[in-house]
Amino acid sequence: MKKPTVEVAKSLLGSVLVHRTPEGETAGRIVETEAYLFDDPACHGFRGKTPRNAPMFGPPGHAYIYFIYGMYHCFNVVTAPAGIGEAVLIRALEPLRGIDLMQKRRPHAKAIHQLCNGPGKLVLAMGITPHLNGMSLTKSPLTIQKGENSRFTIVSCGRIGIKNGQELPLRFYIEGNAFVSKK
DNA sequence: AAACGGATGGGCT
DNA sequence: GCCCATCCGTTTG
Repeated sequence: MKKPTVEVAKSLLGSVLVHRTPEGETAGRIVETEAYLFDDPACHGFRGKTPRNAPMFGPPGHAYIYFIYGMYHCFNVVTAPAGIGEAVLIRALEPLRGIDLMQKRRPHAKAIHQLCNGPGKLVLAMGITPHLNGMSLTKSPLTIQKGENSRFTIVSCGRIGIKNGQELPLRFYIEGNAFVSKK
């Protein structure tokens, strides 16, 4: 049995995240992801299901959004079959549409490439809020669409900002892309 | 260029 | 009480 979550993390690169809100539409190309696996000490689901991580144990293709460091949220795509707590964290986007709106939501960003180059940043720029937690990514205002065919090389390395499982090569990004959070 | 610390609050041992 | 899948401004070398 393979690890489909790792495959999903890679295949999400190049796809487009779209959010339609009353304020307008924003969209960005996914350029950086991280996989979190059920047998992985860094994964929120590692110690079993709790009220907070419950969406991770739900059906794939849904959102898992969690609150972190007292002020930010991170957005994940649930990947594994229901009952297995795995997900892919979206870490960076290349802004495509609604850049004006993104700039309005992120007044601190001084340049386009600072808008979505981090998990907390893209959540703010895209207007993603916790009410989307647990919702389907095909039936909610937040969706993921196929990107245009483009060739790129995927780099894999250790994940960012975690203590346990740092050495596991579960972070993936598009080689040479200027919108990645960190080299 | 890198290192550091403050902001800020929910979750869980 | 301590830990956090972060961000940003400031300090340091």
